[in-house]
Amino acid sequence: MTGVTLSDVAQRAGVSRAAVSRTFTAGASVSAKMRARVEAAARDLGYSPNLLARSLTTRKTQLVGLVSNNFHNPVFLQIFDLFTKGLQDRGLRPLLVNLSDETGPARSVQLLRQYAVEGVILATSHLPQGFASAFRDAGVAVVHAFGRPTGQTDVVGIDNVAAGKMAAQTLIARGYRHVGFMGGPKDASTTQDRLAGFAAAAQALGGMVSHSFAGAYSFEAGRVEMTRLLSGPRAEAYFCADDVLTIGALSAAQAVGLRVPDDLGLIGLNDMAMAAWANIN
Amino acid sequence: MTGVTLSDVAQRAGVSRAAVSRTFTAGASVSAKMRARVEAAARDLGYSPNLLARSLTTRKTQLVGLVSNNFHNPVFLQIFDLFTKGLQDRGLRPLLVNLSDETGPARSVQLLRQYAVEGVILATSHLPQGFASAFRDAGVAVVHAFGRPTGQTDVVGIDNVAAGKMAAQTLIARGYRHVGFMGGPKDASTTQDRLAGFAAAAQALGGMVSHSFAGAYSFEAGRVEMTRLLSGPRAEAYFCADDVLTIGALSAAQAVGLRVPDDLGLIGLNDMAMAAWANIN
DNA sequence: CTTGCGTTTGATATCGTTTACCGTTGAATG
DNA sequence: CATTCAACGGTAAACGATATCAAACGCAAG
Repeated sequence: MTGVTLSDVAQRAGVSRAAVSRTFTAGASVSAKMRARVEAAARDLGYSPNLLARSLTTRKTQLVGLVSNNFHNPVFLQIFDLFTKGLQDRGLRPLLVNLSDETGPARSVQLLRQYAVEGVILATSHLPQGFASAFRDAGVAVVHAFGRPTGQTDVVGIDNVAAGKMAAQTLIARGYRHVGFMGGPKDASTTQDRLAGFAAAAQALGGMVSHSFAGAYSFEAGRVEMTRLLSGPRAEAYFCADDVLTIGALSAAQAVGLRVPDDLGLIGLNDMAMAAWANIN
Repeated sequence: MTGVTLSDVAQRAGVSRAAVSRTFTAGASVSAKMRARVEAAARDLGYSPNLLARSLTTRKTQLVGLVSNNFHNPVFLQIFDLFTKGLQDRGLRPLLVNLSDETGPARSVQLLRQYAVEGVILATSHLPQGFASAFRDAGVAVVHAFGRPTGQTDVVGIDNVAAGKMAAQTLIARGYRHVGFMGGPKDASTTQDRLAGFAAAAQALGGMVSHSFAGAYSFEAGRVEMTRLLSGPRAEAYFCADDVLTIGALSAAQAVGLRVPDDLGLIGLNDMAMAAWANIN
């Protein structure tokens, strides 16, 4: 145990506990002499304030829940990197929750509330029903990464409809006419919106559109779904709604001897680091 | 704010606060009648105990620091997945720390101590000087993932020397005679041990050994280093000390028109999910 | 040498829980 | 029917900190 408390420092410095507390809270009124004295004692004892005890009276824990259910898509490592850095820069601490394992979302909600998190970042492709509202009801700020703006919950992400549009325009401009959409999970808003934008733009430009869905945002799901697609009548090019799906699709194409982009067009989304690796064919 | 406390429940149920506390602590003595009454009140109010307040008296926070400095190697996503699941299964909560950003390790140590974590998992290739001991001194359990067993710190990982040996044996058995080792950061114990095992085994089997180091465990570092190696006199096969390095090396080989394994042998380490993706050449 | 006023300081209540410790209760025993 | 004893429930003191408030302290002005 670290064991050294405010009282220990106060005793050692021969001052009141309040004085010690003040030297460690920014913007409190302490004389220079007092501060020096307390800091010396604190240094001797190796004291640093217990943030959890502090949170009891300040009602600020600096804790933020970082919730995800996708530990198989490498892009999430980049996402964790960025979120954790951003939080740390602001003096916040991410409490990581792996949703894929929890018995149910309800349990996660309860746990995060028990730790009095000040906010929650939901980095999930598909938002469990009632998850966001459960936090809102508890007065906890919620940000849904990659969600669809609803006016209910704050969202950080891209314009998925516009992204779909751009994909369609790009493929049509390259000369493909029959274009397909291969989405992630069907009920994810990202999937739906990207499809909507894609289909609208492709049709407007005179293309033929078909679509299907992979079961998850993962390599394997993309490979399996593209294998299925290639076994029947197929489109000339596909927009895969995520890079890791695209790499899976690429693998399926390679397996049946199709060259990309000559025999089959493929376009992904996310620009994850791996997308720049030149030896993925 | 959630706002509903033990006292609220006690008042509503018309019992003492102690009684409420007891119904929520496993293995405490409460009558069935009392329990029912309290639970009803708690349900009505939507109460669940504040774990941070509890930790004050129990001295158990259930918090564990999960510290990493490598958010660029996809294998770490698998590692996070496994660690978070394992912790959650045991009722522990991971507090994620991105070391790559912190001003210094000292600051991270202080922060984790301030949150009274019960243990720390260091998932770092190279352990910052004094990091582990700082925790030990504070009485915090430390596990160094991928570290070298020293008797000072608990380690979870593989036998790196044996792994190097296996790589050498495999390459020699495939007919390569001049074999090279391409490690990660030179001062990482993983790098050193894998090299030691590799060199010893290769020499024992009559092979010629050369070695060099990539600056980091990342695709780009692997690509750059292998590009350099291939520009001079080269070995017939290389043991790259990590899969993501290997993929980088593969990219370098492809870039100069070498076919693997015919023109150049390559063997990796970690068996990360991506290593099974068939379309990385 | 007062008076007045702004700055520091310390006592004390409080945050939401747990945990001795002790008094009640009620069933079982003789 | 009195006695014993285990099980239960309440009181009050922690846990480690902050916040309010009033007393003490300087110091300049009168």
